[in-house]
Amino acid sequence: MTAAKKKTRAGDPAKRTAILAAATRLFPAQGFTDTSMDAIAAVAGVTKQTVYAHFNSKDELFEEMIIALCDKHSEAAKASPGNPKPIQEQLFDAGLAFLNFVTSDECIAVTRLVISEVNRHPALAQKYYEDGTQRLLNTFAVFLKEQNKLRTLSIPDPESASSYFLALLKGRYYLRMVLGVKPRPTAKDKEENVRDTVAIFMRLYGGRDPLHTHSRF
Amino acid sequence: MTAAKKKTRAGDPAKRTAILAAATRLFPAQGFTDTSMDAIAAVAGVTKQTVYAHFNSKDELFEEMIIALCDKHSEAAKASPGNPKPIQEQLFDAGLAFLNFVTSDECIAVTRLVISEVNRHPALAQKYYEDGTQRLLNTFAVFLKEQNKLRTLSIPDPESASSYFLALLKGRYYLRMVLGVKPRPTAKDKEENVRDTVAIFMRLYGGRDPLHTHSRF
DNA sequence: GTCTATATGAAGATAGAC
DNA sequence: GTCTATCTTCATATAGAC
Repeated sequence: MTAAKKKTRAGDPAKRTAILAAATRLFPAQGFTDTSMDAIAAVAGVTKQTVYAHFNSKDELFEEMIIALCDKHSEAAKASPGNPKPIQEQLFDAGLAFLNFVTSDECIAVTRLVISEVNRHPALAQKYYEDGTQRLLNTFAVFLKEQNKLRTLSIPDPESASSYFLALLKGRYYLRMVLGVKPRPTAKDKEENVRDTVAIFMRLYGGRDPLHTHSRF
Repeated sequence: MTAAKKKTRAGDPAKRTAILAAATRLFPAQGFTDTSMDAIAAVAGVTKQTVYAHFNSKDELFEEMIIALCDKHSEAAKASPGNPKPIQEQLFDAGLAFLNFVTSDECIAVTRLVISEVNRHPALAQKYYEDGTQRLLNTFAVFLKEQNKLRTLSIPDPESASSYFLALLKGRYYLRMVLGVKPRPTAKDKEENVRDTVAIFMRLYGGRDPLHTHSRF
């Protein structure tokens, strides 16, 4: 029986997982409308009716897939642990990790997808921003506040500074990559971008002007 | 007669204009797939077959519409004339104009649209970037070089500085607005963003450090 | 070149057997 | 719950009259 009619009550969790995995692979690669339920069923190794047994509609499947990705992206915004490195290196490491993440093929594809469906699924786009960008901004702002207390940085407004740091990191290549503009930036390009960003950040918030190499202590 | 088969040889330019106008209104508002040729024909006040007489396919109509918008956006990237204002105010004016442009409803909608169709129309996305963002970056870099010569600013790498200026302007609200995240920033929010950006820019390239007011020369 | 009417095909969703 | 087979809808594109 399992009398639920609207709710998704499926017997085989493995097939549900397979369907979600197929959707996660196909939707970002081909877009919402160009991904048919038949294709998802085929990739998942089930029939279309099984897909509809687990998800009431294409929209519902799409939303669950995006939400799962949001959770994954939230994980990426984890705070960096206590770190003995110099602050410049900490900023460089965090910046490079962030830039590599947001410009990864998967992240670019999902961003395109969510933007494509912002009219049809506005709440999803909002959640994607909050679980991705917003959460990362907050996490980095917390890090900056700690540096303020440690006196390694001197930042009047950590929230704004966090926003500016990430803006400088994304500004050069992010939109380019979302639009698929060629040539794609190389790993070296990205590292240089991070270096420049850290240098700017230190000039703004380092408390001294490191360009003149006089000691800060 | 009019032996052209592939080429678009239409007799009534007014209808062609009406069709393009309808496409310009409907595509950005509803997206590519959700905009039917019937709807375009209806809004344009012609029949569907007339649309096909002017444009060989939906894709072709879409591309011509985007290209027309690219031309329009290129116009927006015009150089600012010789200006007697203080450099801070010139930067503020230019920054606010730029931010208001890229966050306008029309620009946001078109950006979403182009990103949505980057898989289907990669060349269009490339052209959109080059005619929009890239051209604006170049124009602003030229302005910065002039300021270098005038000694109003001291910028080692104007191309990079141009990129950073626009990145700081877009960083805070652009992705939010593309994703339709609420609440939308107010005019006051944007002005404050521009002020902060100009302040940062002056600290980086103003030639003096206004925070500590000691001369570097 | 423009219209009325229609063909074609794809894809979301469903009915019924096991 | 899962499969095979089908229904229905709708949008692109075309055929033929004026």
